[in-house]
Parts: sequence; structure tokens; C-alpha cells
Amino acid sequence: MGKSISDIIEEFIMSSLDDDEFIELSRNDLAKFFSCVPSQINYVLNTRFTLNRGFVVESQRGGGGYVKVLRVQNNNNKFLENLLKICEQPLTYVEGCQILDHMASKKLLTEREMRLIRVAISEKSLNNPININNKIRSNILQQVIIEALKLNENKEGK
Amino acid sequence: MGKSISDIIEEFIMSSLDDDEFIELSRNDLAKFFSCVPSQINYVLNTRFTLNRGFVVESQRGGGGYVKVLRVQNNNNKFLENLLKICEQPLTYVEGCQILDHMASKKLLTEREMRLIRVAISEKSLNNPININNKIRSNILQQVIIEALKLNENKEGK
DNA sequence: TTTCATCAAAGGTCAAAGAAAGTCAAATTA
DNA sequence: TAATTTGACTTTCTTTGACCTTTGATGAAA
Repeated sequence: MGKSISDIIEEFIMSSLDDDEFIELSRNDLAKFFSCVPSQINYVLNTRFTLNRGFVVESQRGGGGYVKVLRVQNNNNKFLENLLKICEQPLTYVEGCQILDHMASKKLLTEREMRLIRVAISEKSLNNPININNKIRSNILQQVIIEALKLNENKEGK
Repeated sequence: MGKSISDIIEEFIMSSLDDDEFIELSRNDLAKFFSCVPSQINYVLNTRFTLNRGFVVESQRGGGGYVKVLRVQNNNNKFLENLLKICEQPLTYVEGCQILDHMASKKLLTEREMRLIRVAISEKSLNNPININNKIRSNILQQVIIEALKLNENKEGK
């Protein structure tokens, strides 16, 4: 896979996070370390460490400023509720993928399941005027999340 | 038999693939290498590396973009091919479910996977004028089948 | 001692430029 | 005439840079 700098920075942050709840880093230092402009760090943060994927980014400016990347943590039910809320809005393909990613990272979907649903919500599957695609996509994800919830309950009830 | 450039590019990609599951290449570099326009690579991909011949092509645009050629279905999957043929027609929800059932009974999908896709193609998910629903449904199933094919390949390669 | 202006050190935003890849149809060739 | 070749135009994602805002520290004025 041809890795861009952004991909590498993403990996770096991801592995720094590891299992921890959060990490704190310096935007400027990180940029220096990867020989890129500081705003590239923002780009990575904005495109990769999104709420859909289960991250929150906090920061402070000024001297002694920082950037903090946190994993959002809540129990499974709360978690699915939040996802359902997000899925009330129409979603682009990229946003949809982020949500599936998140579900897989929380073990609510297996890798295979994630991939299958991912192609189900692809532009190829829904090829229509784009505005309606986003609506259909969010509908599908809503139903999938509800079903995942049921499947999960069965598993636990057993 | 005078070989066209397309034939030569085809051979090149084919032999790069060799026994591997997949290869990743750069469209622009390849075009440069063969002194042709980039879109000729697409032509070769579209005409030679088709699903019927046992290939799937994935790609990403932008910086760090790539084209990936994957090999699938080297033997057994006559079955999936047939299903794909069926999915060229629009499908009602009931018909879609039958196909999923069939896939599950042949162990191409797990029970869970089947259920997840089933809700994805439900009327609730695709709530539109019914005629377009059937078309979207068959599109989704096509993509799911292709993905199942890929997943199967990976499993066996392991 | 308090207050306020100033400054440097973060980090943020946004849009332009760049780097791939995709599409489509006209022109060419076998 | 069917397959191939070409190129103009489009879309998507990334990289870069100029300019903006916030914050804490410092130091002079009251």
C-alpha cells in the first residue's frame, strides 16, 4: 500500500496511543519530526481521528499548548446509541466507513462483517444521484447497527 | 499475431502478479514505463482484468494513490458466478433473502453476516419508490458477492 | 501590589497547488 | 467494424503556506 506522509503520521499517533485512553503531543514537534508543515498534523487529525472512528481531539493554544487525542469510551449500549444518532444524518461513503471502522474496533463487527457492509454502502452499490445515496446509506447503517445490537444481546444472553 | 501495447501491458501485469494474491502498482509510472497515456492502463484493466477472468481491481486517488489488482476465484466458485448473473436483474426483498440464504447454506456467509446484509437490503433501509429499490438491492448483492469472493480467496490463501 | 499592554509561543483555518487516479468520446488501426 | 490509442477534462485526496486566534509570561505604570 503506497503510504503517504499522512498515513505514516496516522500510524505513528495510533501506535503511540496503543491501548491508552489518550496521548498528548506537540503539533510543532510532530511536524518537525516528520518534516512537514504543522497544518498537516491537523489534516491527519481531522481526516483520521474523527468522532465517527471513536476519537476526540482536544487542544490548547499559547505557550505550553498541546494537542490531546482521546479515545471516547462508553459502554456498548451508549456507544451504539451514539452511532445511531450520527446515522440520523445523511452520510458520505467516507463517513460511513469511519463508523464501520469504529464498530469493528469495538468488536461489534468482525473484520469480514465490516468489509461486507462497507461494499454494501459503496457508491457502486447505491449508484444514484448522490444526495439520495447519502440518505440510503445512513438508513442502511441504522438497520445494521440495530441488528448488531440484537446479535450482541443474543450472544450475551446465551 | 502482432501484439498490441495493451497485450504487452497485460502480460506485464500478469507476470508481476505471478503467484501472488495481488499486486499494487502506480498507474502513472506504468504508463511512463510503456510510453503510453495513463488511461491506457485503465483500458487494459477494464478489458483484461475483469471479474469474469478472475480479477478485481481496487484503487485510490490523490497523493499516495495506487491501483491494486487482486486475483480471485481460481477454481470452485462457479456458484458465486451464477449468483452474480442472477443479481444482474432487479430483485425483490424476498428474492434477495433467498440468495443470501443460499450463500449461507453453502458456508459463503456466516449466519451473522447473512442477517446483517439482510437488514441492509430491507425495505426499511432502502425506503424509496419500489422500482429503484429492487435495482439498488441487486447492486448491493453484487458487491457483497464479489467481496465474499475476495474474502474466500484470502481464507484459502492463508 | 495590582493592572494593563505587549510579546512570543503555541495551535487553528482556509484556500491554492499538487499528485494521483477515473471518465468519456474522438481518432486511429488492424 | 471492433478493438485500441489518445487526450481533454473531472474527481479525490494530500501537501503547503499565508494569515488568524488564544494563552501565558513579562514588565512598566499606577
